This record gives sequence, structure tokens and C-alpha cells, in this order.
Amino acid sequence: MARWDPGAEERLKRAAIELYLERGYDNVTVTHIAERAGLTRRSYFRYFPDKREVLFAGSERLPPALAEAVLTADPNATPLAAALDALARVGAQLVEHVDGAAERRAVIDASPELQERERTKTAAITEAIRDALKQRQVNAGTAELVAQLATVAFQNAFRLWIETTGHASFGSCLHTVTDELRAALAGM
Amino acid sequence: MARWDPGAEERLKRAAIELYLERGYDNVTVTHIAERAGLTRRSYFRYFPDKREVLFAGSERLPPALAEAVLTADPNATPLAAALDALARVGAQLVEHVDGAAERRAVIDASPELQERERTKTAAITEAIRDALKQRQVNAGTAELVAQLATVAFQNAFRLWIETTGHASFGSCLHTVTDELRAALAGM
DNA sequence: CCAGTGATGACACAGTGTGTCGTGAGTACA
DNA sequence: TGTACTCACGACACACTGTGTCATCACTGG
Repeated sequence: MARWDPGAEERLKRAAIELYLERGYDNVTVTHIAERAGLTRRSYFRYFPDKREVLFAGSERLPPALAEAVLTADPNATPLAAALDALARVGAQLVEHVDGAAERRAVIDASPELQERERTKTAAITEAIRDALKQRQVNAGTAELVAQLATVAFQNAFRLWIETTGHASFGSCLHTVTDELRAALAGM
Repeated sequence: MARWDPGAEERLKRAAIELYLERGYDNVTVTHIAERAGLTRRSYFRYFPDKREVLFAGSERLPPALAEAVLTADPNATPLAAALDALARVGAQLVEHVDGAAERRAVIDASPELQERERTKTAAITEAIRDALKQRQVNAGTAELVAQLATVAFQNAFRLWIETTGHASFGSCLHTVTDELRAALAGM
């Protein structure tokens, strides 16, 4: 089953995080990453399509997971309630399987180019929630806005969870954020 | 005052839009754009920092304009009302000075890379509104969420205005969107 | 023992983005 | 009129990204 040194993709991910932290994204080349992982530059591009994606591997599973969760939420729930319930369930799973979240956060926060890519991933989440809400017969305009709101809540809750270094449950972080959200919208 | 052919930057912007529309973003090189504008590749990079920014020239004026408008809104208005009022005023100015908005929208909608850059510009708008709200003594969490909501409204209103090919006022487009927004949040 | 499979290396190439220097048209001043 | 200065632009070089193509080599199945 295993030929050559197995785990090449994992080694590339570790090497990239380390180098981005040590020297900063702009001062790291794909060749650096590949060499630290014991591979060539060409092999890096067989695992990741560009220099940024190495930090977002696996992120493509989040949108479908959220869509699924929105669809399985209580059929009687309001759109926003359904979305927030989906976030709580998927988020709880997410924080179990994620590691090195703080380092990853630090790397992204230090690089405009990586923040730009992260916004694309965030947009994919919003689209997945929006489309799932539409399948729940929510009208298009409402679905878009609720999906945006839910994504903001998700982002803030995840950042809050990282700041507690994982000592808090994701659910409690999300609850804190939704309380703020309710207060913000009270003045409408 | 004027040496060489004046208006080099304008020629580059026109050439870029034309070529992106004709061949698609991926099939256009910076050399193509520069040559159509009667310049060299090196000169292109003296006007724009990369291949994408040529489509977003002038966008750096929008965030400070919105921040200013938020600060000059009715001091007694709620955060969201202040933000929406700022959007209406700045948006009305914007649609007067913008041209080729439909072509520009078509180009961006056809390219993931350009959409990624557009999200960065959108993020700058959100940050400007958020910071202005903080200066109005709105607390941080509320400011973040209201700024996000306002940005969503702004985006949707501008897209709606383009779809009317400029026949509607920006204010009426924004009004339509905020009505949807209110309906969406009613279910909270 | 041999053919097949698949990950990897080697090499080439188009394109992006940047540093550096030269050039020549226009400007200021005597 | 002449001289020095300014500054947008061209020319050239270079590091790096991203991709196509072919060779290699370990392991697999017969």
C-alpha cells in the first residue's frame, strides 16, 4: 500500500505552517516548503494547486457539512434558528478534529494574501448555507441575508474559541456571539 | 504639464476591461493590456500593483467616504440606521461618477480570481463602517455585526441598481434591499 | 520473473512581479 | 540659445509561480 515515505501531504502542511510562522508568508517559496518536506517543488503542486491552499486543506468539507446540517434542522425552526443550530452541531464536530488552529490563525492574520483566500472559503460557507435554506423553501433574499448573518456568527464564534485555547465549548462561544447579535439587531 | 501621450492609466483600464471581456481574464496577459494601451508591460506595473487591481482603481476612496458619512449621520440614529443612511448618501454619489459598471460586473462574475479580490475591497468597506461606528461609541461586537449587515445591503443594492441599467435611483434600490432585510430578521 | 501501476524527479516554458539603469522629451534658469 | 534637471517610460535581468511532459523506480499482481 505505502510506497516512498508515506504522509507526504501531511509533511507539506506541517512544513508550510512552520516556515510561514518562521519567516512570514512572503519570504517563503514553494521550493522551501517542498524541501523541508523531503520533496521537490513539482510534487508540492501535485498536492496543492497553489502556494496558499496548503493552509486550507480539508476546508472543502465544511460547506457540504453545513448544508446537510441546515437541511436536517427542525423543520419548524425559523431560517436563522435553523442556520444557528446547524452551526452549533457542525462547529462542535469541527473543533474536535482541528489542531494547530492558533498557529494557523496567526499565519493568516499576518498575510493579506492568505486573508484574501480565507474570504473565498468563507464565501463558500455562506453559499452552502444559503442554498440549503432555499431548499427549505426560504425565499432567496431572506436566505442570502440569513446565510451572511450565520457566517458572521460562525467566524466570530470560532475565533473566540481559539482565543480560549480550546477551554470553552464551541456551543458556548456561539451562544456568546448570538447574544451580541441579538443585541445589535434590537436597534433596528 | 503633459508629456508623452497623456491618460496612460485610463487607457490601461479601458484596454483591460475590453480584453477581459473579449478573451476572459485567464487568457489575457499583462503584456496584452499594456500593448493595447500603447505601453510596455513594465509601465503597467507602475500604475497598478498587479493584474487584478486595474479593475478596482479608485476603490480605495469608498471606505473613507463611507466612514465620513457614518460619522456625519444623525447622532440620535441607531447604529444600523446611521449606517444605512451613510450608504444611501455615498451610494447616490457613487452611481453618478461610475461608468461601465455592467461590463465590470460581468468581467468579475466570470473570474474566481477577480471575485477573490473584490471580497478584499468589500472587507475594506466593512472595516471602515465598523471603525466609524466605534467612533460613535457603538460597542465592538455590535459595530462588527451592523457593519457586516450594512455591507451586505450595499452590495445587493448596487447589484440591483446595475440590473436596472441605472434607470432606478440608488436610494430606491437600497430601500428594496432593506425591506427584504427587515423581513429576514423578523424571524429571529 | 515480468508487465503494469502510480508517485516522484527532471526539465522546459509561459507568465507575474520587481529592481535597476538608460534615454529622451519637456522644464527651469541664465 | 544653451545647459542642467526632472521624470515617465523602455530595456534588461531575475526570482518565483504554476503547468505540461517525459523518465524513473518501487511496489503489485500474475
